[in-house]
Amino acid sequence: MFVLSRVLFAGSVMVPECTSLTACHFSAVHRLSSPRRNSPYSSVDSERYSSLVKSVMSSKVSAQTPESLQAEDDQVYGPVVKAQTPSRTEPRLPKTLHPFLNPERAAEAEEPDAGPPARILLNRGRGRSSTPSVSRILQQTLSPEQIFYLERWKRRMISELGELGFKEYSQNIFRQGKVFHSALEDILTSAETLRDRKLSEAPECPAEAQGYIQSVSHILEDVRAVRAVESTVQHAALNYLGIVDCVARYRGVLCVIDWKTSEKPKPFLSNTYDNPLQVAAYAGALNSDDNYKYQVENGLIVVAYKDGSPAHAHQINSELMSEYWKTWLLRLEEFKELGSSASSDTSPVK
DNA sequence: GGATCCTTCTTCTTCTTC
Repeated sequence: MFVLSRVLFAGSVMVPECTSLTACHFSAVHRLSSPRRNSPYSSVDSERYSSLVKSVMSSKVSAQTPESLQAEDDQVYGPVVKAQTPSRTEPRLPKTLHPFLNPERAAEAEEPDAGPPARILLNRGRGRSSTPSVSRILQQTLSPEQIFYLERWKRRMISELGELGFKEYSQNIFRQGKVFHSALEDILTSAETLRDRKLSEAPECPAEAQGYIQSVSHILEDVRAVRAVESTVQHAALNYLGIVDCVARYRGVLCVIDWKTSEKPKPFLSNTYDNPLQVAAYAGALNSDDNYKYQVENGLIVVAYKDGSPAHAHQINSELMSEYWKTWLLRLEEFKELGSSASSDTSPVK
């Protein structure tokens, strides 16, 4: 295992150092300090295993030495393959540094904030489009490190829940995410509800989404001038597309907003893995898409919790956004090198 | 009508001691 991880981790892509403003640290502390679940060992018959425990505890000197462990590693995994050490001082740059912003658009174009938000539906046409999506590109260019941890997590979950239980669990978290997004979409497109500001009491909110909506209610109070909801964006030159959750002003700043649900607290931007790349990809596409006449320089990732505790909001300013844009371009280049024709589904969770 | 697509999520060392 040691050998395996050493090789896998050396190939991972560096992501810019994350800095973020968190809307609330309390909930994370609260969650982390909650009582642990019962230990799986609490049901073990300690009397029955007492001799085994004694024999393990009385062995003061391990029969294993670093040399014997190395020999064992060599036997099991083969010789160590030393991966190239990535240069830390010079992060990789995309071959073509395509601009994130659109020079033909002013930073704050004269776009009226009033009126219903745009909602451009995805129209793939009759034949299968060759335009890949943001999700597909990110999924197929995961680092070996990410694949390793995701696979490990999946194995552990299956050993705990069984194949069927894991399938149900996955479907359940997907469904919750969909219900939450759908409820938010209704709220954000409803001018009346926005004016009332009693979002968690909205009658059309399904019971399954109420905790999440309550979780983001303090964020929604700072969201104004919704310009797009669940709207398709396509990059004019780089040939990729996606569906942006929301474009609106958050505390006065125009942002691409990505809503997420999570079972675990995510108090830092670094806890959101590739989500900032997704946001940068959407913003860059929107900036070049003729269906939109303005451009967006900032991002916001909002992580909502089912129990209603305050969501974490991670702002991505324009400087950070341009860093994520570069990393996104690298992933895009990597995807194109892979060849979209060999696009078998490598999703680690099915 | 059926098939397909875009999303929806999931990861970060691991153990002991106080």
